[in-house]
Amino acid sequence: MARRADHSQEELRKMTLDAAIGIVDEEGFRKLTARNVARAIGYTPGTLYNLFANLDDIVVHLNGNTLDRLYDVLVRVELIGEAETDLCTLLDVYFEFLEKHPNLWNLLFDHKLPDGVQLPEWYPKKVDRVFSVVEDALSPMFGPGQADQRSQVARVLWASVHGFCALATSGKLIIVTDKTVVEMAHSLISNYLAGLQSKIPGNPR
Amino acid sequence: MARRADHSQEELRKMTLDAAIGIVDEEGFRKLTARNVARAIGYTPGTLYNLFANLDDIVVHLNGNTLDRLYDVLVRVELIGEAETDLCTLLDVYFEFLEKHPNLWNLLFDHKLPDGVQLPEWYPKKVDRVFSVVEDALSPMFGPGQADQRSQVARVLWASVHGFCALATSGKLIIVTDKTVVEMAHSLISNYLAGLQSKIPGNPR
DNA sequence: CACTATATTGAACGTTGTTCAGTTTATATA
DNA sequence: TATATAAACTGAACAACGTTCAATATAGTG
Repeated sequence: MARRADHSQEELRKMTLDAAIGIVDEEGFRKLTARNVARAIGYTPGTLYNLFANLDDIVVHLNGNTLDRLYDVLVRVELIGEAETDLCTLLDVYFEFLEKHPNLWNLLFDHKLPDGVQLPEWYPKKVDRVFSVVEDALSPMFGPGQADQRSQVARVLWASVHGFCALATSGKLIIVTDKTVVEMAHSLISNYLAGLQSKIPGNPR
Repeated sequence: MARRADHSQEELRKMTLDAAIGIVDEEGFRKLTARNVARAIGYTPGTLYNLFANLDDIVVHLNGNTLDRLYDVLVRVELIGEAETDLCTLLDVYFEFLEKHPNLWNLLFDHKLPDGVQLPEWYPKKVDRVFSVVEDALSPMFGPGQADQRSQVARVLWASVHGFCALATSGKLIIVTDKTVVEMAHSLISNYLAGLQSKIPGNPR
């Protein structure tokens, strides 16, 4: 019954993760079951529990991978040094990913660990890395001693865009105009930044 | 075995909904199971399926109730006719509800119907009613012929605030300053509106 | 060649949503 | 009042879920 060293522990982990990503990406989160993943890699459910703590653990790693991919596409954007333009470009790339992999994107925010279970320490770091790209794009608007403000604005702005994306993609935001979702998000960024600029420069509150 | 006319069909539906609301509110969505709800009203799971199509249907009605409650607290706010102030007041009330009933608020956005299943026609109407309060607060900024723009701004703004709340309450937004979530959301509203005003008044794009 | 360690299985457990034949009871009819 | 009809409700069952773990087959070691 038992096989041995068909694949190393590390190989199996990668196979499992790839299979899980494929299932979610193509068939949605509801199809991500232990038996489905196991079948996809040619093993039985029990084996998964030698590799990961449980299904939640698999999802956390899956989401980590999505964060990496998001970082990869965002960091490739060439910034021209003008905040509004650069943020809109980042948004476009972000949206492109979202529309190409809606299931992966949704899982990033839909998944919640059971009460008391903590995210691994590497997870927030991956989130920070994504935010850092936004912060870079915001740099022209802030002086060297304003790292905290810049960081705060990056988060407020990106969280806002997130809400926008979340409601729009789940169909919970009725659009009343003929503007596309991207156009409306652009206007959000534009207006928010204009508001920031119109106040005492370098002191966003 | 069978009882009859202990309660009317309509009474039973209300009892079921109340029980479901109580369970979600106090114990979280994960505890909302058919057997749990049935036990709470003193019936068996099978009875629930005489009253509702399935558990998803119960959740949709539960969320409809939450939308009603949100509308109730928002519509009670006395508007002074100054957009920024009024929107911030609405936000405060919204946040108050969110903090008092985090589980109900989360379910409003976490729950997604299976592929192909549509929301009932009364659901978007309840959403619209909530949005209408925000639109009312925005009225001072718009002329009579700008209903569409006003509606659009209300949605952009509220969706942004939503993203903010969503990430903040799920702990996915690392706060780097000592500002509270509410303060940061206030600043979001303030800056967005300032940006709107700074452009050609009455022509938000 | 025997022994040990470990990778893997497969069956099992408890729980889930959902269905439905069967049973009980209220009401209508005669 | 007796009987028939219709409806309410049950309870057992089904398939699928996450998860566990004793049993087992194999790879490596002495």
